[in-house]
Amino acid sequence: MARRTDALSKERIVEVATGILDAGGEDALTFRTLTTRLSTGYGAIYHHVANKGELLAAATDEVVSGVIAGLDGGADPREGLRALALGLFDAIDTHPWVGAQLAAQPSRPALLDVYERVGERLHALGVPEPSLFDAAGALVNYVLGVAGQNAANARVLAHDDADRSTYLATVAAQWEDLDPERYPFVRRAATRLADHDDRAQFLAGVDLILAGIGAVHGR
Amino acid sequence: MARRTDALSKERIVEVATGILDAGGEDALTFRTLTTRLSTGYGAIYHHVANKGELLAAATDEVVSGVIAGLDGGADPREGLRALALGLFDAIDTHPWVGAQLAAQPSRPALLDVYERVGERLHALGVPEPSLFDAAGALVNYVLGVAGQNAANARVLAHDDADRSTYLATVAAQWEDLDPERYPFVRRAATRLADHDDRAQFLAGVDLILAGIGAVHGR
DNA sequence: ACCTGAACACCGTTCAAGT
DNA sequence: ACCTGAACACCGTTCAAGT
Repeated sequence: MARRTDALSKERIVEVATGILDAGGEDALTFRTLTTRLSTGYGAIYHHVANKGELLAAATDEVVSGVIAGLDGGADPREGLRALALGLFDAIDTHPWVGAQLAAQPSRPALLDVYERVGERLHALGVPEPSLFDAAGALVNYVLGVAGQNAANARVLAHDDADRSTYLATVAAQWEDLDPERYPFVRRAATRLADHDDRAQFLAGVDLILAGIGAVHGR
Repeated sequence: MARRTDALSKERIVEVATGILDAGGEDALTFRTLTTRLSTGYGAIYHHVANKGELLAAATDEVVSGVIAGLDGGADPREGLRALALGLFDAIDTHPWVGAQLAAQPSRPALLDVYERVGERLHALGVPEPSLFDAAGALVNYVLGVAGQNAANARVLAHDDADRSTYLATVAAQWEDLDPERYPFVRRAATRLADHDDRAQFLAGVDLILAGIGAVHGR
């Protein structure tokens, strides 16, 4: 215990960066805070990491890899897809910056594993080859869309440091003030906002896409 | 014709900002380029616009409003939804920064109109009230996910200034080099990448979600 | 009321110099 | 090979001063 400070490594840098991102959001991660926390100079970090983008990508890959690793490979394909989607949702919920990163960057390694799992399970579900890529794309892009919105919500919440319920109440109030002629649907949606469960709605969307895949291809 | 330079206004600032964004991407828009192009000082811009975020949001709203305004209100609801989705896709294709903005920011006014149109048409399609919000969310989030990825692709393409086909060939080559044991699906996808149509795949995803909505709710 | 532009605080990144 | 930290180029934003 209490051994000497670890030598600097990419893993250590990514680990500390993840901590900063989790605690303070994307704006908190600067090379200045990073050098302070690691008690080194800029050059030491640039020796292990090409630039800030690569650092963010590596941290994102790390989180997504954790989600993939935690999956039950033998599950029923439909359940497996739901578990993968929910795993990503929950990871993004606890690390909102991952959502922003995934929505904004193809981020090769992380998303490749996601596509692979999705493709594998859709194949097991009996989706024929040509449609497989469209179906996988639909599912993954839906997840990425939600990821981006979740990250945006977290950003607003962190910035205004209001809690979730007062934030939802504010948005609901704004929506209810809209022109009833022009925004009837949005105004009706506002009344549902208070008892609204992001996670449940996310899963409902996944199920809708799965239902579409089932409807188009046998079952 | 050739009348005096327009007085500075928010509309004029947004117009010039849009031009800069279209020509050089998100990085090209700085307050320095903006003051030069408008031949004013920083304060003049800040007098009309609170900060850079508001400027980007206003420019995004402008583009999305254009898409909404171009829609045929009387179309068959299913066709109307496809037209709205395609309209957003095409707008993001020509203004990739709009995709990044929509994926990263709730951007109230712009997305409110989108949600309203989607809700209205799903209602016309016979989707019952409680599921309406889930279905609208699924559709919009899918569009936003694709928007973010499109913006990311455009960023890579602009930065490496390779053309689209060599870029796709590079990605395909990378995917084909992956471990066949671990990434069988991605490797098969690589062979499809060359003759791959982003727009057609996007529309296939929309149709899949619409099929899911139809399967879950009567027709 | 509206505009000007020097100045400020703060980024990411580089690089000569050290060990 | 790996690390240090002053320095550079470049942001967004402010604000005293002008008209």
